[in-house]
Amino acid sequence: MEDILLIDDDVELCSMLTEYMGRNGFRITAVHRGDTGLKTALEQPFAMILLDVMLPGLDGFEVLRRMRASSAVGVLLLTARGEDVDRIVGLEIGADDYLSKPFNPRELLARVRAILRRSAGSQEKREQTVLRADGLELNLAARTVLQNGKKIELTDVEFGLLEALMRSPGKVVTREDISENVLGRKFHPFDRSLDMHVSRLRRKLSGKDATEELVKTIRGTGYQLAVNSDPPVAKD
Amino acid sequence: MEDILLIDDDVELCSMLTEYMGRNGFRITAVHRGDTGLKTALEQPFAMILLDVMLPGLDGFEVLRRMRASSAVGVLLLTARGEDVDRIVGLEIGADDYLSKPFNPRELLARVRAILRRSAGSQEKREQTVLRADGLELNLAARTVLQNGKKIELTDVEFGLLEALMRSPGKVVTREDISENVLGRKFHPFDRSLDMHVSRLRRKLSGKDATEELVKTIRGTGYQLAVNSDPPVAKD
DNA sequence: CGGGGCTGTGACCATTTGTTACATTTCCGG
DNA sequence: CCGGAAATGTAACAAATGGTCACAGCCCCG
Repeated sequence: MEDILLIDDDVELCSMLTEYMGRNGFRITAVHRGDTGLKTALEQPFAMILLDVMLPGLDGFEVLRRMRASSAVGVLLLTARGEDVDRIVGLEIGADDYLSKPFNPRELLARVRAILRRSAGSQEKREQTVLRADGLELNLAARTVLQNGKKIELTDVEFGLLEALMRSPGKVVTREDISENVLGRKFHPFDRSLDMHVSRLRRKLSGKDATEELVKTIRGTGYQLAVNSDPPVAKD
Repeated sequence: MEDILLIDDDVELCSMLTEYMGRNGFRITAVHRGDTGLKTALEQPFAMILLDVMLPGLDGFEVLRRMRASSAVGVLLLTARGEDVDRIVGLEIGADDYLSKPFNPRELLARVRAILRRSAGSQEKREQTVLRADGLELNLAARTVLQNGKKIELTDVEFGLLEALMRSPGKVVTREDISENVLGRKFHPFDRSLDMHVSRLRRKLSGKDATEELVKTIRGTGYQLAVNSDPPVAKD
């Protein structure tokens, strides 16, 4: 049984989640203020923390930021609907994932499990749940992709390909690596399927103005995600 | 011992922090203007950067924004007291954390360590991504080349060739080295393809006034990027 | 069984890269 | 100075590589 700290001022929601998560093997400790939440988090150990952004006492960002000064515990941020900025800032200061309210409890459960699975090893070296680069945001737990805040539908291979590229943004990934990690087979020089997947991925990513190719070809070697700059400022 | 760049116009504060951080295992390089700070940050690698928002020359946001165009180094923003807007804007454009002045040095230390800890986890990245020499700017992460601010289209081999030359500007790079690093094969004395690539690269670089050849031939040895300008920056 | 989406293959084309041939430059010994 | 050999520059062509279209096989779901 794992302990989870829930910091949210919505008492209804808290009791609902306590009940639901309880039935699924988690013990919830609920706190309704930012300041007391931070205190609780620092005083006793939790497997992870669910943190609302809008909070009395101290807002969620502050709580997360102060917590991060001394702890690497997994944090899932609960944001108000459509708060793109919140999401970005949250991830920037070290949240592992986020979920927009209102959400489906089943989805929360899945995300929580994903984060715990990823942090299962050592706390220090836990893997990222969300990869961000350029205007792209790739959520490994939810297996979703956002480009400038807009959702993009990718097939499994395309997702894996993009993941491989985003794991080392701005660096060349060889065809061999991609073939082995994404397609699960040795690369054969006459295999054109990789090219096809890249082609399809590019088409889905280019949606907007085709100013500059995001996925660059390094002839004779492989591909590279071009990291241009400018973190996405998605608004809407 | 980790190197940290401090960009702040408050000389008092700088010397205080240099001393304090020094005692805690960090070497501080202090710069007091936004523009020179940006330049320094782009020229030499730092483990992270402490950046004041109110700065002469170029304000902190602008420095951060331009820095992010070519580097993923950790940045902690120092903001005036109670500037909520600053903090959000800063995080949005890619700061890793912020601290309101006046602050407790101990708190700064804790935050610096937290950022370093976080960036240590996510691979070794954070290395130099932009090479500059003469009027050339070669961005390895974006895989783009600018000559005097104007974009130039290079093929992959040309790009690699230019990269090899720019990695040691003003020094001779042997044909052997180029062949192995760029073409990925041992150099054979009758292989003329290198000459061809140099020829093509020169044509693309000479665009305007062919006053002086940028890529010089060192007969019997190799090639060399002529260095005419861009002396290392004096820090202030 | 039929439809739809995903993946892989072959064909065709554009671009990049390598090769060959010849021009030009540099070096060096008469 | 001169001639010639060696090294380099470059035009023209050939080969390799990758992008993409069209289609075929597959799998899942009804």
